[in-house]
Amino acid sequence: MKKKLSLSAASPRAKAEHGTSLLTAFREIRELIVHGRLSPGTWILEAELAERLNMSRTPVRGAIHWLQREGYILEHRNVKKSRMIVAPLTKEDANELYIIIGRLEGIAGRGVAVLPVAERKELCAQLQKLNDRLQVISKDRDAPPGEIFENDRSFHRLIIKYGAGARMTTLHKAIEPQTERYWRLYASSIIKDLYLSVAEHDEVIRGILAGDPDRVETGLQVNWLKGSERLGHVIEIFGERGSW
Amino acid sequence: MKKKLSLSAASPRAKAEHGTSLLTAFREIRELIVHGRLSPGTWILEAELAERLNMSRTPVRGAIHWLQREGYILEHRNVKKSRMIVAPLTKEDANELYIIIGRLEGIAGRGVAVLPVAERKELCAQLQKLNDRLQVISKDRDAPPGEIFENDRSFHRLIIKYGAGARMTTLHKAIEPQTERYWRLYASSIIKDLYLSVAEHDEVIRGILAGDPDRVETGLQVNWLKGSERLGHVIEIFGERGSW
DNA sequence: GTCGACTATTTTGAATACATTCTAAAACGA
DNA sequence: TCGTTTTAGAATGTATTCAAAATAGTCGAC
Repeated sequence: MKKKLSLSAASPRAKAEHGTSLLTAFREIRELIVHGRLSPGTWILEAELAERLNMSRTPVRGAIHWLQREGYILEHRNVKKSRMIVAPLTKEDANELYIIIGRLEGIAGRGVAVLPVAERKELCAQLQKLNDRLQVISKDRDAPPGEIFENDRSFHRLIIKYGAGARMTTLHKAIEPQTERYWRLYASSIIKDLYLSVAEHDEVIRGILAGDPDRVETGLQVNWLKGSERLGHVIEIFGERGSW
Repeated sequence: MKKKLSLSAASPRAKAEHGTSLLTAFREIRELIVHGRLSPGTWILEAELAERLNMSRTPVRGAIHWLQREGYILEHRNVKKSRMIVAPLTKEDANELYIIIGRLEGIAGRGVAVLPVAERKELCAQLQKLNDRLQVISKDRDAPPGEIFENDRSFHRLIIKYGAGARMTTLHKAIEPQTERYWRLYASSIIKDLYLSVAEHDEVIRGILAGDPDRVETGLQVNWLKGSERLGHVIEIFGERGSW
């Protein structure tokens, strides 16, 4: 018999503000998955999560479907019944994910390359600043992983912000965050090769300053492709999570 | 005052089979949007749709969120209240959409280019058959638009099937169907230029037979890019729908 | 002892009921 | 007549209840 796990601190349903539960549920569950508290491959139980988050199953349900559409949760093959599991982290998936993002950002890269010079310079100043910081951190053994990650992420988000349309932006916002799962698992190993990524970023910046769409697109694609290769290496060594 | 439109034939809730309502709702609402019965720009009312589909608001809600994530429905941002509207059809959006799909299929194209020769030949035989049929139809004034569309779609889906991984396949399945909205609106005008697309498909097939990833990727990108340009032309002439 | 069927428990899916907020309309006052 | 305030209604978000289906466990028969 399955005793109901007392996951929550049993606060008597705070009821945030109204109209925020779905978003809250999405964020919290995503957080659980990203941080590995819900391990890759685990089954998802609506009721359990609902209790944990102090809300009813309704918003939890919505959040789960949402997370499914974004790739954090998979449907374990059963024709009529949907058994949800936390998406495993595999080398193949990481590879696909990174390459897809590379292609998408490449499009945005073309966009920024054809912006007016003034905007390009403004953008590059910001990019350079981020990358310089990354350069510094890459030499620091004790640099906080969180800052590295956020820094790298900001770099790519800036390009989206300046070069992508509405549809691209939405898509990127849905897909790119999924890299965080891999990053967190293998962060320490990734950081060692950070200087490589810094160099690739530099190439992108130079491409933007030159106003060369092909160069920028290729630069971004390469950055993600190489990242995928570096990550694949690490995964091969440390093993996959949640795939059996 | 808004009288409640009597949309349904008032059949007393058939209750399909169980566990099919959400999917049904998704498909039906998508159908309504694609066929223009829900015009671009119109407001979405949960209750109205629920009544029309003879189900409760719960699955309709889920379907609406789903459709939102896939780009058929947009959130007319008001701080606290989410007003859903059918996504407008604009030249910019079409352009972005087509270019994104081109890049995504390009990745799958690389995949098929490196398959074993036997599989490549098998695939190309199927592709060629579809494209030959398209060639024939393109000369027929009275060819049914539906067949043309399905034919073209099958061509691209085959490439995904053979060359894409799980994540790519899911993503493609979510994004590619959105082209149908544009296709349906401007079908007659698009068909005139069908022979151009046929030629581009041929180039892709030749690239696959040659086993040249770059050629296949470029070929697919070009096909979608040119398609976007042709479509943009038509939209410019006939005007956009739902954007004001 | 093993296999199969039946029952009970678990879990998801859908409907209905309830609360909150936003909008709009009407009424009253200046 | 115009503007402001209040109130009523409509629509969305959340909870709870109800129904159906699948899986697992147990009991019985061969």
